[in-house]
Amino acid sequence: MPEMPEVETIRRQVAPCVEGRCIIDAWADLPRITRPSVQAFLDGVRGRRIMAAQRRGKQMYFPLDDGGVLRIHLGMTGRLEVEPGMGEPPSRAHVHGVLTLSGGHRLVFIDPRTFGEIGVEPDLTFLEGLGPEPLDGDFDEAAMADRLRARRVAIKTALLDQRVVAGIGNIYADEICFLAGVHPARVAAGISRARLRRLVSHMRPVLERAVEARGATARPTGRYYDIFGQSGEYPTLVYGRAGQACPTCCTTIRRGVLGAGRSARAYHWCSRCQR
DNA sequence: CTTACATCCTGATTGC
DNA sequence: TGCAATCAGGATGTAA
Repeated sequence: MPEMPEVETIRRQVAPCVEGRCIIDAWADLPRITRPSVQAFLDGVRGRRIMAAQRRGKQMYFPLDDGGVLRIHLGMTGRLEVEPGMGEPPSRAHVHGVLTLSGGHRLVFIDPRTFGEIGVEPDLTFLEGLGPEPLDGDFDEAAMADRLRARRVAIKTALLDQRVVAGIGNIYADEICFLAGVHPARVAAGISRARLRRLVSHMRPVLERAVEARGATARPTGRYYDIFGQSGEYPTLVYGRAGQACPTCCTTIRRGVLGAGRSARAYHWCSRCQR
């Protein structure tokens, strides 16, 4: 699923195709994922110029020339494609948004599971409430350790909370816990400051390397592809590797579950390296 | 305020 | 092999 490195990869790929372009026409079909409504979205983007392609956490957004902001969240299975063509009706399955751009291309939003969102925002207030960005130059590791220590939930649950830290999802949460030697189900507040500092120190390197690898396409759910249809090449150490040998100690990697019922979330860990 | 959990959805996977 | 049941999970809404 698209997490920060995957979203950043797509942002970089899409940027040169959309920056400076005018949105000649727009199309969307699914009210549930179109913000604030299909009609308001179409009215908000038609005729506007895209000034830039930006990202915050897993949110991709495009400031427009009238102060509005085109916002796209890929959810679990969302993808973007840029293709030549104007005007033809979107015939492929799972297309839920099309922006026809000046220059003869169009931006296509595809989302089979429809957990993503496409919309227009009046300003950038939708970004309020997101936690710090690990790749920011002023990312404060000590402060992040304290934020985590304030949570009485599993450390992995805290890492997935976008209000605590922005951009981390299931894959990189498992990877960061593994590199830090921390069991993903341990209560964050019960972990020593030193160990949390160590965990936080892995955030930036993991995410940086993942961006360099153009993201990760990993099982069990990994169905991520960039705008060219290519997989990410980030080599996960534990995520999706249950039953395989731990790269450090050869113990069999296991799979566990956080939470109950339908809100359960899987985690992958080495029972020897992570306590 | 914090935590817990169901909900949205459909392709992939598992189970019989 | 084939079909049906189950799984997967980002963000949010509601409840305790």
